[in-house]
Amino acid sequence: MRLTKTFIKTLRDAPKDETATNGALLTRAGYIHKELAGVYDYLPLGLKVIENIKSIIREELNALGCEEVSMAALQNPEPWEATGRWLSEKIDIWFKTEVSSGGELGLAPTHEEPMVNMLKTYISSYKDLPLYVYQFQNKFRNELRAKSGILRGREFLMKDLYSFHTSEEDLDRFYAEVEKAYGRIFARLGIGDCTYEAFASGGIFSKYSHEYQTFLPVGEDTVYYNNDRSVVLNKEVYNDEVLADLGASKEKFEETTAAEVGNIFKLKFKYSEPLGLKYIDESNEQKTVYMGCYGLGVSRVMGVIAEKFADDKGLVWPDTIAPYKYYLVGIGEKGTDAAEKFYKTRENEVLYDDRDKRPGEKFADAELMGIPLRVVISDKTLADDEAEITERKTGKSWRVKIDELMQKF
RNA sequence: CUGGGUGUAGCACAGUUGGUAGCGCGCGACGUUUGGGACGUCGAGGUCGCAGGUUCAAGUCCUGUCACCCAGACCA
Repeated sequence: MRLTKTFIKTLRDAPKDETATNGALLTRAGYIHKELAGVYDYLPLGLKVIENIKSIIREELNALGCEEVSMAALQNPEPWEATGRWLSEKIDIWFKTEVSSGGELGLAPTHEEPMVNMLKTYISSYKDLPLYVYQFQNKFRNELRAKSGILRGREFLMKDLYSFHTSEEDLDRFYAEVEKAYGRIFARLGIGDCTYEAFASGGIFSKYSHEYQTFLPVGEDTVYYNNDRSVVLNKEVYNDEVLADLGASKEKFEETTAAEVGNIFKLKFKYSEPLGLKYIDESNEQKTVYMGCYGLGVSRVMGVIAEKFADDKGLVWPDTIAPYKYYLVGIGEKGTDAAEKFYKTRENEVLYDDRDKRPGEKFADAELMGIPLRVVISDKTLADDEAEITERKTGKSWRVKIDELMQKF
């Protein structure tokens, strides 16, 4: 993409209402635009990052045999009434609205009810199971206090996967597969070494659940971890009973803050029972479907990564999710000609700064935007038939032959 | 929701004892510049969050309201 062809613009100063690092830098670099507290627009670069994160998740889930759908955000109260989750006294984060023809609608804060309700149409036999269905979708939660940039929004993008089984053993089997897939996903996203599976309470779902916690100073959760971090616990289950289960003692644990990027539950019959999701088994008996659900906060992950790797110059994206691989700058007449040529060989990978600006400003923006490799072609480097490459992460620079750049990179 | 704070140009800010709004960045034109956020000249851009009130006169004083930020509580 050419910078002269996009409407985005970088800012020297962050808006005063963006105090969190992720919100301030993503705004300054032109990745996001704020609508309201906790409600953001994703601009071209930000959307690319989101799509790259989705692609990684999609690849790993599809490899498990999961099917992708996209469900409505507007919700019919009926299935929610069946599980007792429509009442505002029970779920106080609903955005509800009246319909002009009468009655009410809600904006989905999650999707267990509609998913189960929908699949009643399609699941009737043991032959239809197991089944794994997921989507990427905006969730709406009327948080009392949205904060920390895109880390805690009222509208946010989440991947939610639901699994359906004929037995608890099969649910356990698939749950373990998702755990492994999540490990691969976070590794590919570049936060594998600071994201841990943590024990957490099951909330209203079940006794226990697992959370994926990325250690981060601005994280909202408090977690406890042991020496080799093989055991991580959310504060809410950091008690003697749970520690006894794990054969551990409090003295060996340390405290830190973390951001919850994923949460997985074994729901069993929690929703299939009240909503009547049943199947017929081999002996023609009606049975209730076992369920699991597996969330992953896509927009929150983007914020966590922005926050985690940022330095005093700006964002630093891992290669796997960066919006572009190269930030291209041509200096001087010949350098600009060569840059144009390079750009045309790989427009999809290059963010070409073809603005009529001085080099210093372009370098500053390259760093602010966090593009992994900056390619500079100038009359100076061309004197040796070379281009200069600078890695954002380390600041290291090296030269490559122009011919090599055009072909290999 | 409780406590504290902030709303003035796209962004960041100033605005005195009330007298009809200004600086920097950004933006447009021209010229000089061109490897680390250049410089000069000219220029465009504002119902001072919103609604009432006091006053001859309100960005400024009073009342109400909305939004946003921070801390806490909350977070299926």
